[in-house]
Amino acid sequence: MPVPGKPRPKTRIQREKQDLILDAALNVFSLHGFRGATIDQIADAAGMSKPNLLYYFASKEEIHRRLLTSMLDLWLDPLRELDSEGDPIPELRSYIRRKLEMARDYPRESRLFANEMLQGAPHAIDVLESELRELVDDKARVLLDWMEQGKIARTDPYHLIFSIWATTQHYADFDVQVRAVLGRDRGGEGRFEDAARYLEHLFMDGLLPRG
Amino acid sequence: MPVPGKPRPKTRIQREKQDLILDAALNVFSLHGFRGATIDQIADAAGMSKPNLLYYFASKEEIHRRLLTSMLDLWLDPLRELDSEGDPIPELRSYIRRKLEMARDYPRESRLFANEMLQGAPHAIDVLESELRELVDDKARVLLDWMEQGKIARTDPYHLIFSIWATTQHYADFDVQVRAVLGRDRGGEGRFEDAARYLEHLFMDGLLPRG
DNA sequence: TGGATTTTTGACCAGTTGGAAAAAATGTTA
DNA sequence: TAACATTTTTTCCAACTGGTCAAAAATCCA
Repeated sequence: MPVPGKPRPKTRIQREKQDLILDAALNVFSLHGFRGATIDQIADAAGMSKPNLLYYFASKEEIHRRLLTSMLDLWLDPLRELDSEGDPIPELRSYIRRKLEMARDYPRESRLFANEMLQGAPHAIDVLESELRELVDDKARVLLDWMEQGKIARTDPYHLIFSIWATTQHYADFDVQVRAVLGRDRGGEGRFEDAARYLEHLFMDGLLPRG
Repeated sequence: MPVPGKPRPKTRIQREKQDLILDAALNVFSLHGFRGATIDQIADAAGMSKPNLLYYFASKEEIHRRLLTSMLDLWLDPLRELDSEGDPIPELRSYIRRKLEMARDYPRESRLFANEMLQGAPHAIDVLESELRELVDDKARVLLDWMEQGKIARTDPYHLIFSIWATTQHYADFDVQVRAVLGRDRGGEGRFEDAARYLEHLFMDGLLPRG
């Protein structure tokens, strides 16, 4: 009999099925948003019946909550790694690269987040106003330091961070548009390398003609 | 009796109510996406009953279609105005400014579009692959010309356009996040002016320290 | 004013939705 | 293998969904 305080350890099957469900749910939520997704769709995608799915998760909300929190963690890792002790330009450069790699390797997570933002972040507003805000405040201070030391150009550190988020996540969230515009020839996997090269140039040199 | 080929001219009430419905639908669709929005919600927001709403529009799809097409038109206007005959730097500068103003003045339209993109553009893929692609191809050629003339830095014109879209629309689509991070003091209306100043700097000067 | 037209409403419908209950099947272990 | 716990399926439900229809109400116009 499970004790309230100390939950019984999960069986192999429980772990496997929960992961299966979370993966399927990520597909569905990232495509349709919370309201647009249905438990039936998720259960189908996970290859099980709806009641069976509900044996592992109490509700649609719970699945979504689990996905959102673990995703937020993953999503903020690159910014956490921005090292105030490191060399400013290489630090920024690799932050941008890591964010772009996230967009390439975890597009579903990016879309899940984007969906949540579009809806006004009903399930994530608390995290945004506490953890995220504190993290960004912290890193903005680092950037300001670097600016004052003349290591990077003086500008608004918050909007700098926003612009890195925007330009990198664009390749996950607006993937259809990017592919449609680039067409079959230029829209292949190479588009991420092109994007990396371009963003490097944008953030490092700007667009004014050199010399 | 209305003739199939020549539809009877719309009455004042029809025009007014249709506009009212479209405005309400824009609120709901931009917040919940197509699947997540319900006719009841839209009817409520428009202050009328569901059957009454359906008297003016045949289906949920039709409302969405109307919104999407008129929005796409509005959305691409700034890019259309990019003038190959104009002065390159001021042209780019004012393109960025216009796009940012769109994000500020039409955030619902931006979110409607973002929702459609996140879902893989099921209703807009045709437009993306034809009209949008041709427009971007055209303007990319203009940018390339400017680059070859040494008027702007040599870089990937497509990704340049993407980065302008991404950075400006970010302030509409991720508005909650921007506000949460900036906090009550810096998150007011002034954030758009700060963003404008920052983006100007980013695109014109880049982030390398100026000798 | 009054008849024609347009607009609005209320009742309704079939399919879908999130979820509950309980029985049946399948492990697991002493 | 018997007792037990875990997992899966079947059946069911009330609320919600997009949409229809006929009748009532409001409006328009000669």
